[in-house]
Amino acid sequence: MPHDSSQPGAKSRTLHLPASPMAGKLDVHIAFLPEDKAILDALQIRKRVFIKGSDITHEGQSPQSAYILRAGWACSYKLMRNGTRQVISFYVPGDLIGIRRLLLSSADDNLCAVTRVEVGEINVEDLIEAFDGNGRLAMSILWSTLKDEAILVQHLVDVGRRRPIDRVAHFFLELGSRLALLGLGTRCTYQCPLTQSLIADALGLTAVHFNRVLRQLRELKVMTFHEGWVRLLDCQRLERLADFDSSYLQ
Amino acid sequence: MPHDSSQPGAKSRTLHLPASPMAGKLDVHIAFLPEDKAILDALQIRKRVFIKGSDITHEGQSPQSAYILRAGWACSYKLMRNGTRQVISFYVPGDLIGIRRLLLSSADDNLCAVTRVEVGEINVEDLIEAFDGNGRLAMSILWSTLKDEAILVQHLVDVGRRRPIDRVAHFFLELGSRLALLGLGTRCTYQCPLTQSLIADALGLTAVHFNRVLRQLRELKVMTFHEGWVRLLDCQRLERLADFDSSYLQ
DNA sequence: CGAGCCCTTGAACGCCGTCAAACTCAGTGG
DNA sequence: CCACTGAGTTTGACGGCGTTCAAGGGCTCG
Repeated sequence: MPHDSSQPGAKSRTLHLPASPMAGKLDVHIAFLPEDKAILDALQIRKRVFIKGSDITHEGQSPQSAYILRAGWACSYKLMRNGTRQVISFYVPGDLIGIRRLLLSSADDNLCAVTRVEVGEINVEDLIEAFDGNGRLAMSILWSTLKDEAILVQHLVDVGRRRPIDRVAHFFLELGSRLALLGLGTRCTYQCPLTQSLIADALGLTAVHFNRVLRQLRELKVMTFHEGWVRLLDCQRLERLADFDSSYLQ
Repeated sequence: MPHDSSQPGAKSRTLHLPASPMAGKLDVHIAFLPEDKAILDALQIRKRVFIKGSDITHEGQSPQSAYILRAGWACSYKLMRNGTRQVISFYVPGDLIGIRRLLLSSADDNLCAVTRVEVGEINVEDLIEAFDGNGRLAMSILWSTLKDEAILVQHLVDVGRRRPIDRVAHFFLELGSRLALLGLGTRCTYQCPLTQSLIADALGLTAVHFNRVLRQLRELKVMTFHEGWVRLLDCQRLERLADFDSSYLQ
């Protein structure tokens, strides 16, 4: 991304994290004016850290905030009364999380840190205030939300209408593309700290069956997932299986 | 910008449809200033009508527009290569549709008129322009988008982790709540023009099995769906089945 | 009246969930 | 140093549920 360096204090409480991944993502679609970047950084009040496995909630001193994920992986999920779990989304660095909970205040899904996680906290009132003078910022946030929605749509299609093997293929292709866009690995080889049962709960499968599907894919020699490493050996065949087209990821 | 103006209006291109359902929905969350309402109405350039079964696309004179559904039902869906179909969302009057396609320009899902449909067309560039001076409008659109996302999340949970019978129960409860909010029927009795196979394609079931589930529900005397009428006979039991909580619909 | 769509029901197969057991590995504490 | 624990992964056996295939019903519309 062209523009950056440690922008000299736009507002008094700017955190000055070098190269905000979020700003980078927004850049892809809408060319930010320098002052928009400053605003976006200014919104990040303070850094918070969550340990692996902990819930990311809006408790403590900041009942009203969203987060930008700066490092680590997170996910949102819903617990069902019968004890099962549906994972809604996985989040990787640069993702904006918690906006829905925040503005709708009717969230029944939970946020959870999959690994140790660092986030930048954003205060709602600041965000709304910033919206008012800055249609471009509003547009960027809207755009980011719509992109999340596009991923959600693909996720729904996955769970609703793809065979388990195609579903798994699609999942790992999407993840690879997302990570590659961030420079965290390549489309075909990347680290993935998610457990099999977590992914299974995202894909509407049991952990047992997900494991069997992984074995199929391994035996077909198209991909492996072992000890936190994903290796897509035959991307073309995978993409044919999954009917995958990365354009929705930009 | 070719603005159609078969309509006289306060501002040159204001449509002045009495009581825009969309404005009504937005009202629920954010108190509009009078001028915001005017802006929202001004955005609706012209009315378009689509016949039952036709695709709602961005062709012809307006490659760049979203729609507000004013009358009738619509849906978005994705066709799979193997010939199956996943319905993503059903839309009822008041819903804002086509925003994702518009801003992301990478949509691989289609919009379709389930019944005869009347829409108000919104030009993107006008929308973006309106955003700039008006954070409140931007906030409203964002909020509307997030509410759609919340419905999508519930849909995902439905398909991923509920038994077919609970899934169907949840679907009809949600639909009833949405329609009741609009004054189109009550939560427990309403008209529904969707076909069984369309709903089945939304819920990740085959039409055959969906029909069997309907029979189960009928035999349990909790609900019926016949000749376009939905009757929820035992709402409490249905809500227990589906683990339904309408708070995400507002 | 025939064509086509939608709904309904039956029969049979097979996929995928459930249950169960065993293995690895990391962490903990005796 | 080793036993113990618990989480994660892997594999097998089995049964039920939902798909597929098929046929027949009612309905509207040309």
